[in-house]
Amino acid sequence: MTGKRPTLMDVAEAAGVSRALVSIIMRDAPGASDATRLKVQEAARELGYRPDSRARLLRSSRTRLLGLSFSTAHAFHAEIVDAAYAGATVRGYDIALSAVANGRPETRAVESLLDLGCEALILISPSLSPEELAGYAARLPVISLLRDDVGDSLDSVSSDDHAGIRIAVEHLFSLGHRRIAHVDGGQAVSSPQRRAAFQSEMASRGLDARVIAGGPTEEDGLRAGSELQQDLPTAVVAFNDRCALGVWESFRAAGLRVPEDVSILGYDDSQFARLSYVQLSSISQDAPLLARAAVDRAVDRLEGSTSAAHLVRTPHLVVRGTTGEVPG
Amino acid sequence: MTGKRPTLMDVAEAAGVSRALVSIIMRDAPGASDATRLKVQEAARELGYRPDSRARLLRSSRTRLLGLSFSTAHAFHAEIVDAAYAGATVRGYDIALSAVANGRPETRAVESLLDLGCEALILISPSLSPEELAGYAARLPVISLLRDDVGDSLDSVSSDDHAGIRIAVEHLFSLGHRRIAHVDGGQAVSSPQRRAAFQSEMASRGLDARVIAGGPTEEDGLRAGSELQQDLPTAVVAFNDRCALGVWESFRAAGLRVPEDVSILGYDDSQFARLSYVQLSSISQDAPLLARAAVDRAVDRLEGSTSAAHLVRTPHLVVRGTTGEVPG
DNA sequence: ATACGCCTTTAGAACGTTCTATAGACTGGC
DNA sequence: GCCAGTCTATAGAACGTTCTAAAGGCGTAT
Repeated sequence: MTGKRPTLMDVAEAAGVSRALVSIIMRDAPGASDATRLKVQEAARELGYRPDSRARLLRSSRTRLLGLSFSTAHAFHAEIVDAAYAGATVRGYDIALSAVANGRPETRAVESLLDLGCEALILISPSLSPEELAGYAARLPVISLLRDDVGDSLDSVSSDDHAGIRIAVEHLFSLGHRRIAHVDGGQAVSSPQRRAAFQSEMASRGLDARVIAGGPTEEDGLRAGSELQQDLPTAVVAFNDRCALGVWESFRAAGLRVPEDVSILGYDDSQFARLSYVQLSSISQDAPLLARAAVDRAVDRLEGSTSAAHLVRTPHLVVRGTTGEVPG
Repeated sequence: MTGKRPTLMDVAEAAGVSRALVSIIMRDAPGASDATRLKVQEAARELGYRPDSRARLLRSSRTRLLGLSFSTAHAFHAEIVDAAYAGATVRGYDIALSAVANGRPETRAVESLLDLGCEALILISPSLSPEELAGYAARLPVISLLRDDVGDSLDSVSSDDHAGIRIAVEHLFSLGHRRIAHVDGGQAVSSPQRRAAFQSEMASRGLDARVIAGGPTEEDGLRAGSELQQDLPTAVVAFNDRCALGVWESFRAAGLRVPEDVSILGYDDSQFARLSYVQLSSISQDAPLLARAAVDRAVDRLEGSTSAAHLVRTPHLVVRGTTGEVPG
């Protein structure tokens, strides 16, 4: 089945030069005359030669491979993967993917990336402890994406959760809302930060900060929604879009209109939020842009910049149809 | 920063044995005593040794790596990735992922998997031509997942679209529906098959097969939904769940009740369909099970079984809340 | 002429594994 | 005691590339 591939040696013999020279030419490295360059390239094309990346990688420690771990459980990670590929291509790197899946913990995903010879790691919302992360960071540059409390030994590219919540509260406040509730993310990454930010922002306006236990999924939002109805606020800030959709659905089932009776604000500005019949107002972290920044950061670390840094971007508000003036 | 990783040699020195012996032990190959096995394993753990897959790969053609290409645009591919990981682990293989993303065509994804040294390829709904696929299949086992018209040189593991549509029509027919419409998948893979199956199944019952142009997304369903309302059928078979949700939303906006006024049946039994407040009746392809089968097929091909085969599974019906008796 | 420098080319040693062949140390049968 | 057989361990050659050091050719300054 698998007729063995031609090697450098084969090309060298065909062109009547040495192995090393072919290597130089295949890499477009300086040190060969234009005449032989042409001759060798012709021979390589003739034989259908493709360099063996395994051997190439083995010899030169450079693999030009960036490891990216994502989770199959979070749909918006796909957008990040997308953006990361684009960013890496621009900088001349390739991306190796590894998923955190059911029965496949993050450590496993990371080990797998390490095995493939990645030069740097980008982890989306890593759930590892700062110590574990530091352990990896001692071996190679590690970028934490969308989580910033990861210690000083690794880079992070994240979104300012406090600012995001502030923008959310400001928006609702300016629409006249005073009774605003927050459905938090439960155990999810970033949930404590957003919850604390909500409490602080509400307090600074002299308002009561009502927090309902929620979670990252529609089901969590649904549960929180029915709890909210026992004492309906005029506006809800949800942990994320999926949670917001759950809350909304719960309200809808009870005959409540959004935003006439109650406003709902999501977080993430995910694909769901943008659906024409959803039109959920949301806080956008601009994940693709963050992904790009993470890739850039990884490459910068590899190509010189020595110290870890924490890059924080400010999210912005996307007003759609689910937030409006306070009722009454 | 990057203290170079420990090598086989380092472990050998630490344990006071030869390189070759460590190699044997790391591979769990026969030829070492239990005592040294323990000693070496301890030393390896101590040093945090992990075999360098590049070197391993270079030397032995075996990489025990299965390449899986998926698309960031299809949320349910994540479920497949999940199941594939699980299946591969059981068979003692690892999975290398490569995404088809924006600006990253399938050929690129495949080349990347090849470069990583995968021994076999599993492609989810490949959009490559049978000729291109055959080209790859000449070099290594290639399994097409969820698409079966790929020629005889590669394996396929797919779901019987005709049977799925038949089951859908049967279900609605048995509920008394006669005016059934199909919203197709437009340019999406499998759309022609399902459309044709619908037409044939309706014809065999002497019914008029009304087909509306649709697509794979909610937006497509939404458009199709408003078109359907000009002459409302009693039931709709959508190309997939997302499309079905769009149709549903369109009906809901018009004040139509589901399933009292009109039944809706999805396809894929995706996560969306299972949401507690959605409860969409759907045809399940059991994608995770198919993924498992694809992995098994890939491994079988690698470990002996020589000829390509086309495995077709019959989907099944999952009745939830959106299909009911014909109105009136 | 000799020395120096540049450009092109090459031989040969890496890289970290696995594989083949073989050596040594036991066992047990005679 | 000696040979065959088995088990454990090792040395050294691969694998296909890149890298280092140096060789050879040739022109120019000394």
